[in-house]
Amino acid sequence: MSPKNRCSAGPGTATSHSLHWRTDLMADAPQGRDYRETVFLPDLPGDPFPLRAGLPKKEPERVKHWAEIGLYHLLRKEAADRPKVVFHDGPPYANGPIHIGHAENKILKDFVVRTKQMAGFDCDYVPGWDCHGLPIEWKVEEDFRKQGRKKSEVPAVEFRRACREYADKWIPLQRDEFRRLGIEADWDNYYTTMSFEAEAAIAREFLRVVRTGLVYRGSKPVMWSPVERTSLAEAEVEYQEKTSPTIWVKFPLRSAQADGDANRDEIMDASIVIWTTTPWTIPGNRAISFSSNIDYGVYRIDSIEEGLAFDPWVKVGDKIIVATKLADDVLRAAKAASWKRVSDFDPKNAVALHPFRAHGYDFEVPLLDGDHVTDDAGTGFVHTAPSHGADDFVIWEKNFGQEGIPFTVDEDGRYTKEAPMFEGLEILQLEGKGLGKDGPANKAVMDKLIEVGALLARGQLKHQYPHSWRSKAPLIFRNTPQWFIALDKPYRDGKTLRQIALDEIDRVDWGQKRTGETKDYNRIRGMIEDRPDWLVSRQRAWGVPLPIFVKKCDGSILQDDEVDARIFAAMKEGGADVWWATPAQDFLGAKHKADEYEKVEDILDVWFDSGSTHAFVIGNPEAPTRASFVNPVSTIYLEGSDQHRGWFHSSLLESCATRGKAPYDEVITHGFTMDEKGMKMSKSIGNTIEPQKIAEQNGIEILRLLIASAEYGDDLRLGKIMIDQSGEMYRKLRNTLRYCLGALRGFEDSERVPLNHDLPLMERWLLHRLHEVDAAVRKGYETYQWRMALGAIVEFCNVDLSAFYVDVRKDTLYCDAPSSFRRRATRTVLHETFSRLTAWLAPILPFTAEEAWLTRFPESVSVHLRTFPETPDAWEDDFAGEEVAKLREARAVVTGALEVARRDKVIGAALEAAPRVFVKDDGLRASLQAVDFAELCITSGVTIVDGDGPADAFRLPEAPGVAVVIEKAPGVKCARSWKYFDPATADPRYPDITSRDAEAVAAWDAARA
RNA sequence: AGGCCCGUAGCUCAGUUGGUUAGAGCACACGCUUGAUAAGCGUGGGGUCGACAGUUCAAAUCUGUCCGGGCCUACCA
Repeated sequence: MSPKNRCSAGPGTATSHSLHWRTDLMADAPQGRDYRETVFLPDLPGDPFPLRAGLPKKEPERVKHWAEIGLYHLLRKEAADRPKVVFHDGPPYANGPIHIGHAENKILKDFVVRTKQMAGFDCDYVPGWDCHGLPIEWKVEEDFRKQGRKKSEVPAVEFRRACREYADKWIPLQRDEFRRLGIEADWDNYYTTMSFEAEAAIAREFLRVVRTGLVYRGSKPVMWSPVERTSLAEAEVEYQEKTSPTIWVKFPLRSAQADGDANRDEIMDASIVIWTTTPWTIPGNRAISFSSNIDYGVYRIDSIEEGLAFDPWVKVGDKIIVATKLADDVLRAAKAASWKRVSDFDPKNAVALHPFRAHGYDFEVPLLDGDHVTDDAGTGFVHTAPSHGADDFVIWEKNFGQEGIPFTVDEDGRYTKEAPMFEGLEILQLEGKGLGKDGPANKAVMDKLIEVGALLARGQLKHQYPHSWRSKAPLIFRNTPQWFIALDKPYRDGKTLRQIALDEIDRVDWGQKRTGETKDYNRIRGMIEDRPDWLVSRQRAWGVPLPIFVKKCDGSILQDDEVDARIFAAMKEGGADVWWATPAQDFLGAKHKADEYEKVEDILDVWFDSGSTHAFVIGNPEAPTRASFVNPVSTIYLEGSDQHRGWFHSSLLESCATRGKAPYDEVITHGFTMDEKGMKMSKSIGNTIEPQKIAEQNGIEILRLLIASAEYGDDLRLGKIMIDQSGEMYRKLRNTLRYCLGALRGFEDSERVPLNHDLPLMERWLLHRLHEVDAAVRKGYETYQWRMALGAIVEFCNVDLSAFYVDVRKDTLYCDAPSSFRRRATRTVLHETFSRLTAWLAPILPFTAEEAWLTRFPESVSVHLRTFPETPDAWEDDFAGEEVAKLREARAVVTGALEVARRDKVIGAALEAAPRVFVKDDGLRASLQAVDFAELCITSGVTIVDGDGPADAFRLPEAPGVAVVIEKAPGVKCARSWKYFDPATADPRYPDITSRDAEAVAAWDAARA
């Protein structure tokens, strides 16, 4: 269909006025005829587009209507042959009702999809949901607990089924909420990460990564609860006060930089002192961290405190090495009475020995330079047990990789054989009354340290310590085997995953290309540059397994296409559950023996799930999942800026690992929603605003408009003031559409005039403005700067249309005869204006644009099936632009003068005046004389005079050379147009109106004769 | 605590490569109109450009520090 040619279909016609006489008005004007009914006022019969929109009630009806006509499918059909743009939905988590952040996210996405579609692309939108992961696992666990069943007692498959049901319950609810926001998408064919197809695809994606050789088994200390025998995620940890022992431990120096130094002898028999609150980690010690920003010294103990209740562990003559700033504290804790600093100490390249070196700990303890070391507390040296701390692990891995990190503690929190002398001892008590209290490990280690003479001092400390938020039991860091994807291993054309990802970051437009905004580009780049290897295994229940078999003899991962194909096929048929429900041998087939392999039962990091959505939702360009995804000109992702760490990040790594390229070409990010003061919204503070509330109270269009007018890349402030303000902007836009609808009543093709330079200057200028605004709107939409597009539209409506063009042309619209060229020209350009306004606004205000469009063209299907109307370059008219700019400046002087006259009670309405306008400049004077300047000023007349004007004339600094003196308009007031005119010029048949009005009334009367 | 980012009128935003008295719309006040009328038009008040210091003949614009806010990490041996 071609909407452009449908103007004959407008509602009503110019001759459909009712013919009743307004007797009340006649009483006021007994001498003359009441011409009111001959005036073409813009009200529409029945007021089908009232200013009070009733959005909260009408929007849901419209949503229903769009669903009924299958708008989504009509859009696809309409755009089938167009170039494709793929917008890929980042899946929200299928848990709980949607909040305002979801609303902002989905509305911004809707802007992208709708503007692309209307810009002439086919932009499909398949919404999705993220279903696996902890939050659902917790909820379900809680539900089971309420039934008196522990998670460990529920079979994995049953537990997973409950998780699936939980997610399934929320998806339709969230979907309806999204629909209510006016989001146009394929709501009947959404994707989920838990569909069997998705689970199979995710598993296959992981197997693809395995084939690159990037997957390896390593280890990492994780938060571990010995009491619950499980690892915990960061979010499951809470910090509570705990009293811990503190110990100062001596590590004898083996060698130091000071070799050959004058102080060598002073240094070489000294010990480095560390301080820790976890004595049990001493067997795991493998290094000591220092900071090159801290000053260290060697201290010799010269005397010891006397009269102590116990024998101190230090002896006169002992030499210890600590940070200069902390030396006094340490020595006092050690009960030394006097001491002497005998040397400086440079820890660089120094090596110490483990205090238990004679008892199975015969290795060197290197000193490592680390940023995490401070001299606020302790000794300035940090005991480093890579199995038992995040910093410890990081610094060790940085220096030595994963080599040499011991597994000193098992899953019950007992020492393993890698902790000689202590094997079997528990860190925490695992049963009985002392559950969760310190086990024998701490004491055993301290006793042994005393025995070997390595303990310098000890004490107790109350501090914040991590606890399980469920059991409230203390946690430990424990090194556990995990699966990783290597970032720095060359695998594709000699490049590493990190390198490929960085190259792809440069290729993708994060805004640095379209707007020059580099913040998102910098942010993702920084993250990929810095991040460690991707830890992809989780010891959890609700997710997709790492579907791999490890050869027991050499630890390699089985790589067999047939096995992989069986796994994929089985999962596609029965979901990821089959991994647990099917005997290993069924997957391994005849070629491999199950007892030779370890079946990995960890599940994949849920970020791997969502990082794989591109693979099963939009697919490869060569194997897309839908026709609308074939060979897109661009693939777009849009999410909140937190997804630099999340979905953007994991999708990039996953896709670069499996396909060598990012899954997207353009990325758009948005900030977070804040309260009116710019503070974070939180339920506990009670400053949240629900999108459902806005929909009920104001209408979702108000929120959509607010989002479109905001700098969405930054945080979005939301409060009553902003919402009210958006409501005002909405009314202005709506009223503009409403006025156009009224002014265009009965407009038909036959009334159109050619759009060329024969038009009056005002119309030439309006077309010129449409051309300018069109460019701004297109550019704004192309670069996702909704604000720029909307700003251009709003300014056009306010400044150009409402305050100028329409105000001036009201006289023409109301009073000219329908056949008048000027009136026809006005209506023709207003028609073009309406056509563009409805199209430009449709992506932002889909409900209102639709309502306006269908009001004018009731048998049209939907405004959303349109594209942005072409705006011919021939409309660009610099002459008209410049002329009108000049005229408006001069007009401003007249308006100013009128205001003064009004204040002085000389006039009321502008039509009572006929200003004298003194213009010095010949060119400007000619411009004023070339048009009906009185018409522009909405006065009954105007006299344009050469000269400076009298001294007391009104002037404006912005318009030098223009001076205005207001004079009352002579003559009588036209009973129809209210203009003052010379009665001698009147048509004798209509003596009380101007000749122009007489012509119009004559035509009116003739039509009714 | 670290990384990245934000901070221009009551609100949402413009402010080009540093260059005269910092702009717009909305809101507010006042006036006009009563033929866009729970509308329309006009006029006006309102900002030490988060603070301080520096570079410069000149800074909202460049640099540094601080304050407030956000996202992401980390939270301590």
